Amino acid sequence: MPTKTNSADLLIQINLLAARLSRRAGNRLSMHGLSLTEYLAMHYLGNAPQAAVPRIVLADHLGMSASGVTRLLAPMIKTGLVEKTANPRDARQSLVSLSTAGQRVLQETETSFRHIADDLLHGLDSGDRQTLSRLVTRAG
Amino acid sequence: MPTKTNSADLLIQINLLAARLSRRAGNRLSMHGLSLTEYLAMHYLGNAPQAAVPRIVLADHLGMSASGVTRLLAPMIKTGLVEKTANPRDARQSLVSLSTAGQRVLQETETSFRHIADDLLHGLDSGDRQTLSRLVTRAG
DNA sequence: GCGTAATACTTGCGCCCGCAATTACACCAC
DNA sequence: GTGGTGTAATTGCGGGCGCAAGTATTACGC
Repeated sequence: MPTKTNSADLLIQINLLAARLSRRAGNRLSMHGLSLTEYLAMHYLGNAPQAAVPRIVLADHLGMSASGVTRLLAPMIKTGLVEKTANPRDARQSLVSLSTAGQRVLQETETSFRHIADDLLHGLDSGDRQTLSRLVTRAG
Repeated sequence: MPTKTNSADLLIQINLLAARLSRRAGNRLSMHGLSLTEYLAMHYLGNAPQAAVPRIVLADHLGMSASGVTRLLAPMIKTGLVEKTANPRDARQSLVSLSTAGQRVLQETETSFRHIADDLLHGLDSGDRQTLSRLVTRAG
């Protein structure tokens, strides 16, 4: 008879796992001069369906607040990884996209990130990842 | 044919889920005057096998650094939720435990946290939680 | 025993980022 | 068009927490 897992314990477990994973991933990514969040932003921008993305959409996909995105992108724009363009249809929005320099950095970092993820999650086989992904999506 | 989930995508999904869950849980717990991490620390201390726990053990179970635990506990000791006692066997350690006031606050907050967790994870049934818990443990 | 390495914790420093308030703009009703 | 409501982004403020370095203590090799 398996011991039943309640929501509270599960929430704690998820939180703990993510804390450990993100810390380790961030440490390793820092070799590339990027924080984990910076990488995730670039990863999203590089694979987004539309070339230029409103900041708030990015915030939603990163699980961050709008102000967090503002602060995250400011130095990336300053260093030229990300470009902002106005939306002629809506002057409130400032769309953001990867610069060509950003695309290059992304490509360099992406393979490294895959290795990091493989390493951090090496305890899971393909079926595990599949199942876990489905449940994580369902939980959100 | 299911699309295969690679480690990188899964890592991103886990990170995103945890960011959302912990933010929401923290917001709701603030009604009790506790941050999520403070609650988790008290929850661990309240259910720990031994009454008094070295700080570093607590840090490990919270996914935090030792310095993070020092800063987390300082105000909790000041307000009397947590007590520290010396370890006569090892003068480097300072063991921490819940005070009776801390136990009372924990009991008050624990039912609230269970409701929050049930609400945040209502998309998962008992079997989902079981499976997810197993995979999360395996991933760690 | 004694020097060296390892461990538990603290502190200085600084980054990350959320919330609340503010600004600027868009949309809707009329 | 005008006034009210909703939305995108920014900024002031402050908390949370990691890393590196420092301190105190313990454990180990010999």
